[in-house]
Amino acid sequence: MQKGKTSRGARRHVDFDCADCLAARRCWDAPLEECSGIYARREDLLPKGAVLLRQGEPFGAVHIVVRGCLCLRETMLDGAERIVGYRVRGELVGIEGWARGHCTYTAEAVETTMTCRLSWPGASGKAAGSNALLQRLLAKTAIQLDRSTTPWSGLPAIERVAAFVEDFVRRSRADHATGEQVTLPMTRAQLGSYLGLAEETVVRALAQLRLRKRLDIQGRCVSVTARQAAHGQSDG
Amino acid sequence: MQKGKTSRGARRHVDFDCADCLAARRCWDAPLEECSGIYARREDLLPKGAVLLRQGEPFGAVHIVVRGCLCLRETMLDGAERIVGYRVRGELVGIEGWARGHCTYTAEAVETTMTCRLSWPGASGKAAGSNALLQRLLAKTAIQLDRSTTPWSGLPAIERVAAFVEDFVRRSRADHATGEQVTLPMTRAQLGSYLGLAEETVVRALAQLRLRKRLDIQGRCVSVTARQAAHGQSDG
DNA sequence: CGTAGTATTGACTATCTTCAATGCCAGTGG
DNA sequence: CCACTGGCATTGAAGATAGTCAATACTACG
Repeated sequence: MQKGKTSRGARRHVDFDCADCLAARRCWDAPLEECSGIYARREDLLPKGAVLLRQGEPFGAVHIVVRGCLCLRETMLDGAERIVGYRVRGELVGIEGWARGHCTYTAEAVETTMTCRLSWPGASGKAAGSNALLQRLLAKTAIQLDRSTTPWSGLPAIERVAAFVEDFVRRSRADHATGEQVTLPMTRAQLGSYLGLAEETVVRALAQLRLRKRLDIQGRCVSVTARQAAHGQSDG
Repeated sequence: MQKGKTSRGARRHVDFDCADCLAARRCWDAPLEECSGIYARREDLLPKGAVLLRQGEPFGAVHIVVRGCLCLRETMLDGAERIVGYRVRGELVGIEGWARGHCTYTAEAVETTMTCRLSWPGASGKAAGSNALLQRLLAKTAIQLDRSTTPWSGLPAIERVAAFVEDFVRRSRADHATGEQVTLPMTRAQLGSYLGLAEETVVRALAQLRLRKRLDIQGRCVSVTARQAAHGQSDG
């Protein structure tokens, strides 16, 4: 994996300034000025099931999801495995590893996923603009922290599932339009693992939600209703 | 609340460099060099029940807990109120507010609590060293994010309570010695609100844990056993 | 067409919540 | 000093919810 420029796929395996990336708006919300000080390297596409980070291995880099979805798995002390989170477009993966020194979870692609590896401040001569990067990383991490305040613990199963789906839809749809279709890339079992529910309970909850017309969901496909779009407005 | 120096209580209501604070080790783990670039202002002691931040109000500042414990409460859309987290010595409060623009939770003292208000980078002429601050804030936020991956959703009530108590003990004891006593400052009901359990379930779980000798707890007082101390080593 | 993974449904059981009552303890006022 | 009050902790009993086990569909893919 040499670093020299290749004539095609110009942005692959080479650090580039995020300000020069056409997809930057998907990652950084607000547009970047030229010479943003944020450098990244587009990584190979992760096919479904591919592992980006493995729990326990030493910290390598912080990644950002450009497209697709990663699930974060953790093996507990007793050997049980649980899904502790999902990461979609624009979300960070591995920042906890930076703070702790090693990966605290395994990150695996739930569907075909594209990521960028962020160039870490201080690593090379590019540290000059690292203040901008640090601020943006902090903002993203803080928002992820805010989101992780599980709004569902203690709620009945139906509410948990509804909250998760609505949140996931909000996070992963491209723009904020109504009438869009969003696909839940994970299985019911994976969804249950994350929510702390049995697979069957998830299924029954989804059936109820469809029945009560709170969610327009068929298989893994969710249609965004006006209600969900409205809630989405309160989101950063 | 004027800013001028007073002859006594020299560190109150005046920004100072954290490197000059005797309690800095409690906040920042690793020692700080002189001119750390991290400035803070010691705030008035919060008596039990006092509110530091109120959900919905515009972002003011990031705070750090020096001593005591804050609980973070959130009023949901349906009006129900839930405790979404606790913050003890060395942990940040309000960083989500910076990212979102407004406080996402109410922060209330569960016991007498001391906090510092961090001087925000770029606000004044002190921004020079803000890189150090940003890095430390990012590290703390990342660790809080890592911790928030609720290791208990889906576990039986007993395991949830055990996990919470052990985690809380680990976070809040002053040094890492065995044989120490730690006080849980919150009521059983508050504990249940956080874990998503009824007050009675918490009581029964604690009774079971005491019976099975997994926790040495009496009332609100927990004694640290060898097992808990051992787990603590894996912590940052 | 067969297989594997996933989704769904039903029946039974374990767990947790709810409701209700009681005990404990500190603070308050007569 | 003592009764009274309010907040918190504890316990029991009944009912609701979610988990488990088992069987059956659905779907993609070779």
